[in-house]
Amino acid sequence: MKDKLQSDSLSELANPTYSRVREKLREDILSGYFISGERLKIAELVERYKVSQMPIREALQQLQGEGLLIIEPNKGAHVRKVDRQFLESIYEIRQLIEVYLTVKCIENLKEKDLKSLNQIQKSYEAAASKEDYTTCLQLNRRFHSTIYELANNSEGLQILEKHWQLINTLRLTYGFGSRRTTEVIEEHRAILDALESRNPAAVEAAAAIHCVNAKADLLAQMSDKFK
Amino acid sequence: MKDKLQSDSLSELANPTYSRVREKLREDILSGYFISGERLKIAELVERYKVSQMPIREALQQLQGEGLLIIEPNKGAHVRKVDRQFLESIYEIRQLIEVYLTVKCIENLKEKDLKSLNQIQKSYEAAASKEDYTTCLQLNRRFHSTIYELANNSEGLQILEKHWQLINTLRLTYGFGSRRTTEVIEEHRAILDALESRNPAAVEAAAAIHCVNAKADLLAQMSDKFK
DNA sequence: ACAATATATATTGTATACAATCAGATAGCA
DNA sequence: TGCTATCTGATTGTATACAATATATATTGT
Repeated sequence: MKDKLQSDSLSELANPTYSRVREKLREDILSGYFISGERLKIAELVERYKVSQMPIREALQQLQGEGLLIIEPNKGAHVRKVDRQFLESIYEIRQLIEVYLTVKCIENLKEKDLKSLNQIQKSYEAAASKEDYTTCLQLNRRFHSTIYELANNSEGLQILEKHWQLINTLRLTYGFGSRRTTEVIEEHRAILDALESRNPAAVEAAAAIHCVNAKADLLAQMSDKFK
Repeated sequence: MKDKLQSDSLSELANPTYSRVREKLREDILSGYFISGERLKIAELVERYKVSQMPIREALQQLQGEGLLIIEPNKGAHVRKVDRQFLESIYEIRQLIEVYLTVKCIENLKEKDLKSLNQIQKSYEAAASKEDYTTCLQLNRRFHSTIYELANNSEGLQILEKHWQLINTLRLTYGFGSRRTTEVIEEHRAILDALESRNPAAVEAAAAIHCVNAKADLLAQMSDKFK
């Protein structure tokens, strides 16, 4: 399944060099090209990505902001360990915020919002039946973004966006479990139903289940990496 | 009270230029020198901070990672609105994570940890009675860091560190309410007692109260700014 | 007058040369 | 030997010149 997934391709387009380098570096870190904790030397990255040091330095600063590496001033950059513990810490925090925002969005939820969510869900099901997983990935993102933005919490939104960058890149490398797509449909349906009922406890439960299952599936896909 | 607070002075010491610029920029954004949403032009910042454009660009990337500004590739950087809604979103997320980590630390809490927390608490009370608020600020940080690290959740830790940078800078500008120091002593005491009892519900309540009160005090100090 | 296009200016982004800092090796000395 | 100090090479950080891009202004054609 993984071979069918295509990246958003920020890397190829006419973006600044530092953006393209950031995308490639993120992929190289998460795919395991750089080993956990490895020291990244500017000169080597200049060699690898065939650009000058300045865009590389800026990409490193951005990735530090994403938590994928640590820069010690005057010393150098080390890639963060991408191990099970790291991912679990991400998903624990993600679940806290995702559940919170999804429940909170009830306050601002209008009829038209429910309509567009249902629309996205329908498109998702269509794409899934065509096995168009690239579109599925995008629609999944739109489904959740729509909900998050209704919650009116910029800090939470920003953190979840950051996580999405990371998880998306991991999914491009490791793919999904074979049943995951249909599971996602059911879980999104459950969230939608709960939102329509406007019952906070039901929303909380549905959002939590979705997050727990997403984590379990990704970790299963990565199980060989962790051994 | 604010006049007595001193910054950690990363800005003055022999750190890279981009670190010093980052500190000053953060302060200038949070203190309101730059108005909300203002466009930051590199040339102007070069003029203001008397350094070349490269360290400024790196500082901007770092601050984007902290969520204090948004960089549009090939367009420019805009400072984020620092208004009541922004701070409320921060504190909402912060509370989620802080409570979660504090509860989770129970699992790993050893006798020696409780001892060092009590030690920090004692030092805090001593510093408070001498009205040494700079030391108080540092001890407050150590108190919470000690707890967070026991929770073993790197993502949560990182987000709280980021928040601390932000809140600390705001405190340096806007100070504390006159009773806040003694309130903090009581609230930390309550958290400590709850941790010693190893009762999750009690810990959750104590941590939540602490967070809510901190937010209320800061917003009160900043009330004139928001009006 | 208006739209589309070309031109000019301002601004961001990249490459390169050089300076500052750090880590390891070597030398000097008790 | 063990310790300190100094040098040396590797690496990070800074300044500056130049290129690419976006924005504002002017020009042209209808």
